[in-house]
Amino acid sequence: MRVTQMLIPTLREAPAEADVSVSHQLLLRSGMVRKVAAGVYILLPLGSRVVKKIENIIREEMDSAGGVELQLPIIQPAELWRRSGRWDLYGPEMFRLQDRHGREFCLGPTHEELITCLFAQEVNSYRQLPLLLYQIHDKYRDERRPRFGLLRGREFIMKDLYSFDKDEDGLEISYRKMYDAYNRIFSRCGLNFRAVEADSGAIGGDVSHEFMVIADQGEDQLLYCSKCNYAANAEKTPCPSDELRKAADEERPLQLAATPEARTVQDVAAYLQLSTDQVLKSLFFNIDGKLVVVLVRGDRSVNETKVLSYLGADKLEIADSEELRNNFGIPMGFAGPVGLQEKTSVTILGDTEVKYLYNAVAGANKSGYHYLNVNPGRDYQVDHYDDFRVAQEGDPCPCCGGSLQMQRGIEVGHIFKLGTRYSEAMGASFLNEKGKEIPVIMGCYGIGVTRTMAAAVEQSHDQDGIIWPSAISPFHAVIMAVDQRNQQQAGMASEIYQQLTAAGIETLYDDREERPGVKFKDADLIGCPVRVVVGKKAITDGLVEIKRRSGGEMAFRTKEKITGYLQDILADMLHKQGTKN
RNA sequence: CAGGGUGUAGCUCAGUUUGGUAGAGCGCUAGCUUGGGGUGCUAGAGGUCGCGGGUUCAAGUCCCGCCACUCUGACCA
Repeated sequence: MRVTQMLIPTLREAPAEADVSVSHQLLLRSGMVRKVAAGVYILLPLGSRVVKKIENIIREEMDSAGGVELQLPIIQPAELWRRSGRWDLYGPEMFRLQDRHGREFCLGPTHEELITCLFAQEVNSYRQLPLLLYQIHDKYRDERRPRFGLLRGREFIMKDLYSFDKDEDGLEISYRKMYDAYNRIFSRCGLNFRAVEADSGAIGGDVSHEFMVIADQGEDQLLYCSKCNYAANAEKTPCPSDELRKAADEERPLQLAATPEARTVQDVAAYLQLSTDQVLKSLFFNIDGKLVVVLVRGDRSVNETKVLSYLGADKLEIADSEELRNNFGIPMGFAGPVGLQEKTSVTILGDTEVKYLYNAVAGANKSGYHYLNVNPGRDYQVDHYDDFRVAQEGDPCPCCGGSLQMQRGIEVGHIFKLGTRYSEAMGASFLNEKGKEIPVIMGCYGIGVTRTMAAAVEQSHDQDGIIWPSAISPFHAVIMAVDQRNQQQAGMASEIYQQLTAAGIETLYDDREERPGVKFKDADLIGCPVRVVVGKKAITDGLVEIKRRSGGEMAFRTKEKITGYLQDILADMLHKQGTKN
């Protein structure tokens, strides 16, 4: 491709709208994407090429794992979603619309309902199983807060595959196929990533893994063991309780203390000159319409996922100050479990760590006061103790007891075993060998394509711009003449460009009559793995300059040897990147 | 959703305090110049100052309402 024939609007400065994320800024500046609305983007020619590269890698791996591609509609009738119960469950994140007759539809945030419905209509026999159907298509989610550019958009491209099996063993095989395929996909994309155990969330099901691109700015925390292979999303990591068990300290008498204006754990601890792990944190949640109190140690976070799963509930929201005041007459910031049950019948859940938290500080349910020396059993009762906290770095590994390490990551893939949650709701059943009609067993497997593109930039860039892994770079190489008006230079650049292109090396020819500095800057920003420059030396000595974007020495080759040389180094890069994990 | 910030040329922003002819740099167009890391000079084009209402002789500027974008938070009581 010639630059003069393309649309590559690079920017010297990042637009003010570009937020804190590096990938957002670089994708805008390098002319890959443009924003249309919050969380909605145009993929410009370069960005579109990157997306296609990623899609094709995914497509190849899905196909070789037995996947079959199809395309489901974006617009979906409400009726389908009512059948699975998710029309209400999905809430304001779903884009909803009506047609001219007032019939309700949504823009598909995901496609379980539709695919399951298709199965119900078209598949009847175990002889047709297993079946792995997938698509690469747009998804729509009205995020409460779109941010980080393509990392959290409201319209995004996703690959979603659904597996249909006749039994659990079959599901296990399908799941394993996808797990392996995902490892190959992200390796081939040249990404540094890690597969972790994950929570399956609102989508239902039990077993689940997330594929995380390792990046310091990632939204997810993942914990992995330095001794064994254990790795999980922090929210999923179980916290052991046995070794916490310790003898009760001497129980000191309960005491009321004035703590004016001290509303947060940090404030209270600082005011009383204690560490935060001596404070009892009492959080009120509205869970499926009922108020529940969860107690954790002051230095810990409540794990909403674990609470939901313990209660078998669907929706959890932190109670606001009004709810607290109206239901309990408790001022925000001074809530605690002491005397709570005398006033109300609220359920109190306690994290196991709290069970052994003696002589703690807790809110006195009275503005400006906390209790000192609060003890479990004596001063308050807990309905259920269990693991309700978020695991942290340094906690023991649930597998081997080793110490857990923390990394941040960007979730680019997520695979789930769904079981029969959707097939039962949508009536997707088949006749088995014995002629008995049973619901099909499902799994679903997603990859955020546009998010993967942004995650790659997040992971691989420098101060000058993007450094694409070669497998997903918009072009393999960029070529330019230092002086495009010099006929000898331009002629040779053009000749080499054609030669490379003919050899299957995707080459971008910067044939603009710009100053060399401008072309160098743009080449760095766009980040193709190899740069070829035809300058004076090429004319006088016949030597053309080749430089890798990732750094290192310049190389010089005659124009006859360039194609072979580039093929070698590109193959070398692909090999290295493909075996990164 | 709560709280903050910002909306002026394609981009980055000044001008708003104290109302009085619409600005700069970059980019764009033309010419000359220059040609290995965003050349230099000259001349140009380009704006319903986010939208609507109000105050005023006069509003980018003051007042009211709305919208968009954005940041932080939305568990730490």
